[in-house]
Amino acid sequence: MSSGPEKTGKRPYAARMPPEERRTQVLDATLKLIAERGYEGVSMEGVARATGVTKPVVYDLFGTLADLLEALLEREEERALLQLAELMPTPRADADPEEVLVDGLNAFLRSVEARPDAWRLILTPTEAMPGRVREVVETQRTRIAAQLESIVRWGLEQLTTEIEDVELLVEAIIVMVENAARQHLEDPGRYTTERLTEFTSSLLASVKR
Amino acid sequence: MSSGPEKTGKRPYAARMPPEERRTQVLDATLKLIAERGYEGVSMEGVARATGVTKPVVYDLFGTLADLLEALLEREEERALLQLAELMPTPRADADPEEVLVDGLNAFLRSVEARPDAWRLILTPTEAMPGRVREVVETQRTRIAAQLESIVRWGLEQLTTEIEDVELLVEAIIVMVENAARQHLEDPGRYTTERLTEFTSSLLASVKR
DNA sequence: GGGTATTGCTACGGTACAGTAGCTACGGTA
DNA sequence: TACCGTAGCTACTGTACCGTAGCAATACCC
Repeated sequence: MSSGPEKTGKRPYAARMPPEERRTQVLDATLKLIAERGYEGVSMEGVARATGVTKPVVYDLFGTLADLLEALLEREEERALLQLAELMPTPRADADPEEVLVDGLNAFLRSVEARPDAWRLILTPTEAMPGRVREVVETQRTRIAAQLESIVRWGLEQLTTEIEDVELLVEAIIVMVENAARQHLEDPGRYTTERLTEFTSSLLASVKR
Repeated sequence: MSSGPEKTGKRPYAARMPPEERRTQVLDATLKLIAERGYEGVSMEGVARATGVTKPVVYDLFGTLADLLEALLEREEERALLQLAELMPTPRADADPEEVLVDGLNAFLRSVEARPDAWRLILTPTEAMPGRVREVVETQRTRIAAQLESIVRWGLEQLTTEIEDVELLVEAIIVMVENAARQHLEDPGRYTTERLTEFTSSLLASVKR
């Protein structure tokens, strides 16, 4: 292990590197920090320590903690969504709504599996996030909800159901999906992708049609 | 601008009162603080300020912040659960499982309505809580889950359904119920008790039997 | 090897909070 | 009115963090 905060000895003069490289290094360290200790444990001081440089370096690269987090979130969100798009199947027009949902969940969970730290960042309850980050995440969530809503509407049309309140249904689905992802993150051995999709599948199967 | 500690002049010597009374006063102030600004905004310093006394007073009454929070949680949990028990109907043996769940949710939401601050305390995502408090809440949650599990098992027996994974079902239900409560706390006008129970009712109605 | 832009650092001053020691003022009692 | 126990206070030490000014080391170039 070549990296890690050295104990009490004097900090060795950190290896020089071009700003862009250091930037990604700092972002990596921050992501790891948050994954390990939550948003609470994050500070410019701590980030600098974890990166193996001193504060002014971090301040020079990202003006404030908010900016740093925003940059991190942007990077991870892009990566995560991009990868999710890769895994997400594009449903044919004549597809079974049930199947679409299950496949979607499956793709999502596999994306979570592939980039757990990134998703931990996003799936952390907003109450625990610093104000600025919360906004970004909530905006994104709203956007996803809107997309999901159209799918659900289309799905409901094909069912004989008494559910009228599509808004609540969409929110309920989101909450359940996010919960599944959190469970998987917390204990992947217990909450396997298979188990979670299997459950969802049987849940949907027991809805009247 | 004008909220918070008075700027000018010395703190007036706070009215004397017996420790027990001061204790409840401190707990009240803490509850209000958390309801308004979340767990993040809580400190011994801040609690003392909000109560209108100085730190040593708080330290003398509750040794540490963790102890204070524990005391508060205990008090509020007891009050809340007690009141919930009052509102919760005791189902007859021949009751409809669907009805039992809907009535239960209804009782729960009315309890939340009656003591919003207390429930906000408990329903705040555990990630945002200080470690000690988290444990207490999670323990309680586990206990509730166990109770719910037996009800759900009984309910499933009366349905023709393919759902096998009772554990996941119970957890999903809890998540949805908690989410309903959070929605109601966040925007009671938009997420009324009626709307939420109505939705649940129709959701349950569209499950095969 | 010497010059120099650039990267990284030391060293502050400032705020907020934890936690404690020891003093002061209140107010019930004689 | 003087006493004195108790409730409350001031003032301090220590820690962790923010943010910045100005200095030092390095790597590259000739």
